[in-house]
Amino acid sequence: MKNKSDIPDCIINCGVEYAFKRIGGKYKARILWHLGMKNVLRYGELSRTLPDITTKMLTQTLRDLEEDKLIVRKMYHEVPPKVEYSLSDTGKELIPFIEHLHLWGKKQLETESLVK
Amino acid sequence: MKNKSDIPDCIINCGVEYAFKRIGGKYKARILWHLGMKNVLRYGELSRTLPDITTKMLTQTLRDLEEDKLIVRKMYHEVPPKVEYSLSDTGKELIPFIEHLHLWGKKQLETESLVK
DNA sequence: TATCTTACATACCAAAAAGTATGTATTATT
DNA sequence: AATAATACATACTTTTTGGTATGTAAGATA
Repeated sequence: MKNKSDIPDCIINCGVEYAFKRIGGKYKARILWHLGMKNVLRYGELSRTLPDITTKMLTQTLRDLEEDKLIVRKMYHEVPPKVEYSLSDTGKELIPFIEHLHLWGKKQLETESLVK
Repeated sequence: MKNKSDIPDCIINCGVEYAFKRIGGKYKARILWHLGMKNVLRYGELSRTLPDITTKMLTQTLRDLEEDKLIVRKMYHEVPPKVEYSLSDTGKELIPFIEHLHLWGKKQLETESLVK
């Protein structure tokens, strides 16, 4: 997107689509949520927190989130490598709403369990 | 999912993932948002509201949302067929949060436009 | 009779997202 | 010398999601 005129009307009129482009996918919102819970997490900690993620996807998703300015990556020049991830200010804006989603999701799970 | 014990710990502890399974994908949240705006929409109206969607995906997405009890489908026994879609009570619970997402997305678009 | 309307079905294809397996760099530790 | 630690890279494969093209039913309309 070079400028606003390149943006189709439905994007201008539908921030939902755009927002989902930024935080959609299997892992992004979960990573943001965990960073919201813990403030700072290292690569290995994230890996252990999301046991179903592969290193390929963890790396790729963190890179996407960093490029989208939702998280900040801080590298310490050490061996072995030490890298910390935390939410950016923009990323923090999403937390109340990911929290809401989390609560809704949990409630739905409980409802499903009761019904079944 | 037969019962709660079948649910992996990370699901219990991460409603975000579950919620995204329910409303993730290219079209679901947008359909919910438009139904939130208009209350009731017919198949053709939804198709025109989301010009980039194919009939295959519109049908499939509406079916998924109905099976997940986020929307309600009302069929009038007429020819040509007339079918109306609206939000269920559960679906309505998501609207404040999709609205929030929409506003955040629009703001991000504006920010991007100004930066560029 | 031919065409239109609406809401789909469906088989096959394409693109995107995610996964697998193997590998690297460099200091620290055993 | 061998192994460990951490955070990745990368080529190829598989899975998932979405798209294309063609088609249907039945009453209404021209």
